Amino acid sequence: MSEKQSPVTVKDVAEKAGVSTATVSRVLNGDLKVRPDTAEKVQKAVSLLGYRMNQVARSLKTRRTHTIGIIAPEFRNDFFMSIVTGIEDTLKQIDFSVILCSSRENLKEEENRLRLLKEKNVDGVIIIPGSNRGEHFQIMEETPIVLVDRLVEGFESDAVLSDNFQGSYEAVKYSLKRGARRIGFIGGDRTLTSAKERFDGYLKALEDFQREAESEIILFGDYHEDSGYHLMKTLMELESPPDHVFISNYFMHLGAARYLLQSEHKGLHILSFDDLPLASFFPYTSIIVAQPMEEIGRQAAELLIQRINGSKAKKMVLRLPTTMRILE
Amino acid sequence: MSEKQSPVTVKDVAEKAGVSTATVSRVLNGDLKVRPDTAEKVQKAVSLLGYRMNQVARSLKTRRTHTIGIIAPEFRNDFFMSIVTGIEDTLKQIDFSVILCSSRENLKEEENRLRLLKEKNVDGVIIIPGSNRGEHFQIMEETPIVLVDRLVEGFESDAVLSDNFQGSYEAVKYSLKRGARRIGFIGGDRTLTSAKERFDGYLKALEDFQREAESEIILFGDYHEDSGYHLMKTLMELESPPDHVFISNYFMHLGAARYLLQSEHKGLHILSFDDLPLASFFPYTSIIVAQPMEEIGRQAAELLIQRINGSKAKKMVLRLPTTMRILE
DNA sequence: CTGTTAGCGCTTTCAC
DNA sequence: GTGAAAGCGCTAACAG
Repeated sequence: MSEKQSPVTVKDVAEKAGVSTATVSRVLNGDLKVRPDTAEKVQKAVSLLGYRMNQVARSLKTRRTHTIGIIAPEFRNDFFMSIVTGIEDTLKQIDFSVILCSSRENLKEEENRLRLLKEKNVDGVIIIPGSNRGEHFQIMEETPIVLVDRLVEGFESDAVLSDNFQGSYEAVKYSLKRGARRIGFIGGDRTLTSAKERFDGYLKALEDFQREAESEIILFGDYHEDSGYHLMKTLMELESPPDHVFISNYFMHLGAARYLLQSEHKGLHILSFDDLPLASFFPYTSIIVAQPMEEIGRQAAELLIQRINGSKAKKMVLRLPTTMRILE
Repeated sequence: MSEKQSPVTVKDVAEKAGVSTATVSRVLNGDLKVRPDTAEKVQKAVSLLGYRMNQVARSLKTRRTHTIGIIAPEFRNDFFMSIVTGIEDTLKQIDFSVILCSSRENLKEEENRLRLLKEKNVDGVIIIPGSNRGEHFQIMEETPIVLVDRLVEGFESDAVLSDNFQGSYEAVKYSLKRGARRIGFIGGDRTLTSAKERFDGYLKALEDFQREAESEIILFGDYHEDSGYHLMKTLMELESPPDHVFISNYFMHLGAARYLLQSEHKGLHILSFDDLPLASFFPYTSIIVAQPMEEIGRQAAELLIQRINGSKAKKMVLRLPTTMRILE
């Protein structure tokens, strides 16, 4: 077809169609007040020349890039990526694209990525915070931000996350009702809001049943696999281990499973957060609290788009309900 | 600080520093031929004003966006995301960012995303093809493309992938040497080059040991979990099931594991591709062929950058070696 | 070494 | 309904 590059511009189209660039632009942007036949002429020229708009030039003028940034602690993580899937799925429908950045759970890195996104003029940002700090989010100035999965201190923001408290509360309550004697707890880093909330739900359920919280069987780590492994080991090596264990997320569950696979643990029951592909196959798993991961992503995307479109409603935190999956 | 937005431009900086915008631009771009003290004046003005370059404007002028596109079949996939991790990791060091798109293993979708990337003027694209077709990659015209993990027909391209043939060949050979009687085969869609190559490696190993390929125990599916489940089931329900089974990728392995967990299969040995977090915990797993996933991503990124920087070397296909992990 | 100037490709008043 | 013209913020000749 074309011999060299494809530097077909509005100008070329305008000439071909015998109109001005202004008119071409109008047609391209679906401006109503263009006579149908002129519009047609333009369309014809467009396809004849194989014209494709240079979005960079457009962005410079309109100050909109139709691009948003996502910052996630890491990519090798089905939980985060399910959220990203929900986001991309929603955004592609309005022709937005997504710049994906990883923060490696590192504050400085998070800030660097934000700065980059700002320079690239993204229209908005969705962040899965890597910590409980959010002061540095301010560098985005007017650019809308939606937080996902976790809240932070030092930055008031729109956010969408699961109802963590309710999720763990119900699971623990259910087990207690079914006759659980002692429910151990394996928690994530309590500075993360989600970890704290899940713990609070656990405590509240115990309280409702007049059970003491036994500090010996309440352990905290960091949401990662190794942490789950070691805490479960600690728990099982106790003189009198609990008959139930609540595990606060998928990766700890995975680590715990790795430990449990090594020996018999008759009568043990695991309750755990996050319904990811393998969770239900891990040994002794009896209840899984499922978060609506893609839905979180979708809602975050929608909220962000509203902000981008100028919504001035006051900041909101959307809590999505979890569902309890019973396996036995 | 600033009262309104932050529309600080080169012009503002130039005024503040008492130089021309050209000089500011030079300083910003590290042009050597600027007198140190002028440079310093500019730097001072920059930080005083909190100036940050508008990359969109810059891109319009330079025709470089410092952004590449990645197209992957899906995001909820540790294998793909490990590759993406490798890519992002390499690219961040030279301040490139990444637009991530999912193709949902759908040709039309893949093409749409490419078109979008083209309009956004990405400097290059890395594609994990969703099929064995590549004609539509041509719409990227001069934009460099690197394929990853799989090759396609209809498009000659740079690519980086594992040595699939060698990987399965060695694993099967090793098992045979160790006394395996009959090795069943669970394969992916053979139109995908990686699936085909893994099968060929298997065949070659059999041949080297003068074993017949028994069609009854050679089954093909589609690289997904369900497929692995069903094919393993078929295999195990045979009158005389094989004592070894080679499984062509992680997700099929996962599905197979789900099936195997349901009953005893004394003396069974699984050889499988892809060393992902859980693979080694699946029942009966004795050999895992590990692909260097992040390394694939890193090399793909480097190759792409070379192309972006104008390398005219002829198209190359990089084959990275796999490693065999023996578990028993 | 530094400034002047002309755009990059698009949108958008403001006239007509 | 359509065109002329002025930039968006930056870089890159080209002079000096």
